[in-house]
Amino acid sequence: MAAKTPTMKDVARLAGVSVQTVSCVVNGTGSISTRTRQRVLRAIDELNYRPDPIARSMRTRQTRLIGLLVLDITNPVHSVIAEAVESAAHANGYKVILYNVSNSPERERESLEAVAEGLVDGLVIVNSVDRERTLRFLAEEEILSVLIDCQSDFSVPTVMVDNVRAGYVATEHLIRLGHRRIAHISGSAPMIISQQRLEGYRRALADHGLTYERVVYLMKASWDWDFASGYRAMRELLEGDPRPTAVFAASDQMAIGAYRAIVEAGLRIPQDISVVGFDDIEAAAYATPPLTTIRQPFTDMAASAVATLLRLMDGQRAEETLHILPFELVVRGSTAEAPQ
Amino acid sequence: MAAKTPTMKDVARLAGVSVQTVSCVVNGTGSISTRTRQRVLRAIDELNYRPDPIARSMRTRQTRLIGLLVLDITNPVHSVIAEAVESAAHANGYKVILYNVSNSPERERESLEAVAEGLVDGLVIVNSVDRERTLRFLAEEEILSVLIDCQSDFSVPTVMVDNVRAGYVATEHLIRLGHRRIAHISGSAPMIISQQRLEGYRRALADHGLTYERVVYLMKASWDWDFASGYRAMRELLEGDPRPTAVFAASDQMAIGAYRAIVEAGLRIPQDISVVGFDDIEAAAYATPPLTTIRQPFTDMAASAVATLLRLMDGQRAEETLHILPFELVVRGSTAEAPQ
DNA sequence: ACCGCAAAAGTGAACGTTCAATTGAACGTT
DNA sequence: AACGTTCAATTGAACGTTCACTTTTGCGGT
Repeated sequence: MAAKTPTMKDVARLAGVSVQTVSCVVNGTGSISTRTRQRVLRAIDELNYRPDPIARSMRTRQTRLIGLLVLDITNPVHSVIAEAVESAAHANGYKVILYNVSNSPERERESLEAVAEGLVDGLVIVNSVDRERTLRFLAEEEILSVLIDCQSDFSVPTVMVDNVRAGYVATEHLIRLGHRRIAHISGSAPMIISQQRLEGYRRALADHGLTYERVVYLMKASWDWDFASGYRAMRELLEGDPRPTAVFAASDQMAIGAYRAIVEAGLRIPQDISVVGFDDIEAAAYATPPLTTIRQPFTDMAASAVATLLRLMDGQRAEETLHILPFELVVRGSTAEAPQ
Repeated sequence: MAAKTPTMKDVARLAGVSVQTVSCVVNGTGSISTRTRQRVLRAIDELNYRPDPIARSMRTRQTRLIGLLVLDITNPVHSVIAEAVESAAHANGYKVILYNVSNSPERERESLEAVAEGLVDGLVIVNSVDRERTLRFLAEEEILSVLIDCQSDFSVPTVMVDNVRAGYVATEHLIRLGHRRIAHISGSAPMIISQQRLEGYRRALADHGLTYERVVYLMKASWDWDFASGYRAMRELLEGDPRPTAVFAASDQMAIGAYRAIVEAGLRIPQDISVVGFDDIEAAAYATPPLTTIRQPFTDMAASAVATLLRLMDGQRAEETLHILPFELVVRGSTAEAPQ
């Protein structure tokens, strides 16, 4: 019984015109008399015809699909970016194929391999486990792509905030509150954004003549950036002597993980220890106390990335290869004057 | 210059065989002598040939793509499910197209419309803004699909936990701690899971002869389930007199939002008010205090959904249409004996 | 009347793959 | 030596569109 899905041929037959005419009506190309257009449209409606995207892609050699290669979709930062990418893509008639790397180099390789099959017209990459390899692969396979939070040496356009500056501002905020012993919980060590935020932290300390520098590096990629690693890092910091009066964490999730360690140690935020995060995820405002953090314009970043990618796919070379968007320090209740 | 991507024809020419032979080698079908297979493989390697997925789909009439229609990817529950769906799909050689509904009926309709174009072989739906319409559409367009957290009256397979029972267990946990005034922050009212969790709450009260019943319903879909709505709901509850000594929130996000309202009111958790959440998202364990909650087996749910969908796409009718997976009460520091 | 020209519609091929049918060769059996 | 069977490989068509051309129609100007 199951009525086979109708094709253009069926529509053409019913409307008494050629297949090509139907195609023109559907795509709004060529010139069609109003009379026949009506007939065709009625036929389309009657059969509930929908053009086959596969056949169309076959012919046009483009799929109107973009890939979204994301380090870890369960990370709130990434899921917010994913939402915005999907939204921007949708607004431009593109669909999104989700490649979730799950923090695994293996999965990243597989995903890139899958992308190289040519199913997608372009690729948005949100961070990367193995940056060098990824960039090499993109170049070799000539995959049109745009990076978010993962800078390129070559010609792949990148969207980021100025992470060095942001790290500087976050740290300086603590310094201005009188803190002299400020620690830093760094993100995954090989990642550019970790390095840049760390660099900003260091520069701020240096510019203000502070010599106390304590950094916890996180090495296991699969643990990085999340609650658990922030928790473990903070415990490590609390064992140090003298212990810091303030901490700048490279992500909000790690900051909130650090909260846990601080509270467990019987210390109070911000009376005993001030905490600054990074990202301003939704949970930051609802943490106890609300988290002071650096707000990244994730939606704008994603929109900008998609816009750039669309331009690239349109054949235009990117004019500017590095798009820097503004961040913002959001002061909440997790930071206060340094204790005496 | 840009070397056009090679096709089977190129491989065939180089290897000195027919196109069909190449096809057989690539797909491992038919019988090919080891000698020619070697030759073909070498040619494939030399040209860096990759089969064109579009052309393949054109012929086979299947895309090895599944759609993931998700209410709101920024919701941690949904992003965890998305991760698991993508992972399970990947493991079975499928790719995932992400349709993010963003809590909007409009977007849900558009996404379903897009799915109906026939790009995907099947669809996983994680909750729905307009359940009735969605189910009707699926039936009309004969879209193979599986639901998560969104029950069907008809024949669409569904994966869920027993939300009534879970709501009951969560409430009973509070009752056992001696609480007599227990409020409930409900999720989006039209959603099945909201209704079921509420039902469980009510039954537990009834079974234990408690008459204090206070429910905050959230109506605006775009606000539901998140921190902000939990916060607002809790403020409302705190204005009531007598105020509850315990709250069961229909999601962890709302529970954590409620935390904020409780702390702002100068009350302590759990000494003054106990809180139970639902879902056991990662943040629950790192909240201050750690949140007692109902753990849902999201990864299993997603895996089960994908497995069912694959079976469906394989032409097998679903044997069981409702898959109920086990939940678990996780007791943490947000619940304690009722104050005197 | 005739020509020219634009608008409207049609035709056949092509996109890269797989399917169904077929050929050719190799080999053992009677 | 003729025959059937299996294995190896080939051939031509088809999947549903769109593209590049061609044909037909209609219409105004000289």
